[in-house]
Amino acid sequence: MVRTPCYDENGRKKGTWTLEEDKKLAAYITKYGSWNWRQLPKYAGLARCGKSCRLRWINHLRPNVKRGNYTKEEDEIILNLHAQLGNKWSTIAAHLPERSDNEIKNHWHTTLKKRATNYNNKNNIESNTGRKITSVENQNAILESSEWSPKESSSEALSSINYQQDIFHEEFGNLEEITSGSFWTEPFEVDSKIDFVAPPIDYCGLVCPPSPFIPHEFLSSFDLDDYNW
DNA sequence: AAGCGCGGCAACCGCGAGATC
DNA sequence: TGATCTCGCGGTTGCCGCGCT
Repeated sequence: MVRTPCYDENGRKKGTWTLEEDKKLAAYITKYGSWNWRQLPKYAGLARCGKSCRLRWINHLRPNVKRGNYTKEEDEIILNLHAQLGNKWSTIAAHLPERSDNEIKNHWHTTLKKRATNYNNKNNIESNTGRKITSVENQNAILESSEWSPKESSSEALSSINYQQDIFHEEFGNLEEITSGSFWTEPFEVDSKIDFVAPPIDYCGLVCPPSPFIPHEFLSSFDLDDYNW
C-alpha cells in the first residue's frame, strides 16, 4: 500500500511519507499556509516536490479530512454526481468537503464502479423482458447491489484522526505550550540534499517565506482551535 | 504453513488551464 | 502577445494486506 522511499535525480524524496515529514509539512502550512507549493518544501525543510506536498496535505493532513468507510448517503451523492458529471472528481469532492478527490476516485474505482457494472449487466438482462427501469431505481439498486457496511466512521477513520492528533500532540504538545515550547525555538533540520540559501528563521524556528508571500489574512484569521487534529 | 492472486489505497505522472512576466 | 511558471486534475502505477487454495 505504500511506495518504497527513494530519491529522484534531483535528490528529491519520493514514496511513502514519514511521520517526521508529516509533522514538518503540517507545522509549516499551519503557520504560513500554502503560499507557493513549489517553493514550500524547501522552506519547510522537506526534500519533496511541491506536488507531493500538496497531495499529502489535501489527502491526509488538512483539517477535517475524513477517512474510512463511506456512508450510504455519501455513496448516493457520488453515484448521483458521477452520473451527471462523469469523472469530474474535484467537482464531486466539492460536494463532500471531508473527502478528497483522490479518495473519491479510489472509492469509485474499487467499489462503486464494480457495483454499477454488476447492476448494469443485470439490468441489461432484465431489460430484455421489456420493462424499463428508472434512473432512481437504477441508483437504488446499485446502492443495494452489494452487502452494505453501515458501520460509519470505522476504526480506520478513527485511527486517521488519532494519527493527526498524534502528529500534533507529539510535536506541538498542548496548545498553551506552543509559543513557549522548545519545538518553536528549534529550527527544523533542513535536508542536506536541498540546495538553497537558507532564508531567515522566524521566532518559532520555522523558515520564513519571502515576505510578499506571507498570507497576512491567513495568519490573522487562523485559529489553531479550529484545526481539527 | 506457504504460496498466490486480488483488492484497496497512497502516491506519482503528464497534461491543460490560468496567472504572471 | 508569446513565453514561462504554477497549480490542479484525472489517469495510472506500485505495493501491502488479506483471503483463498
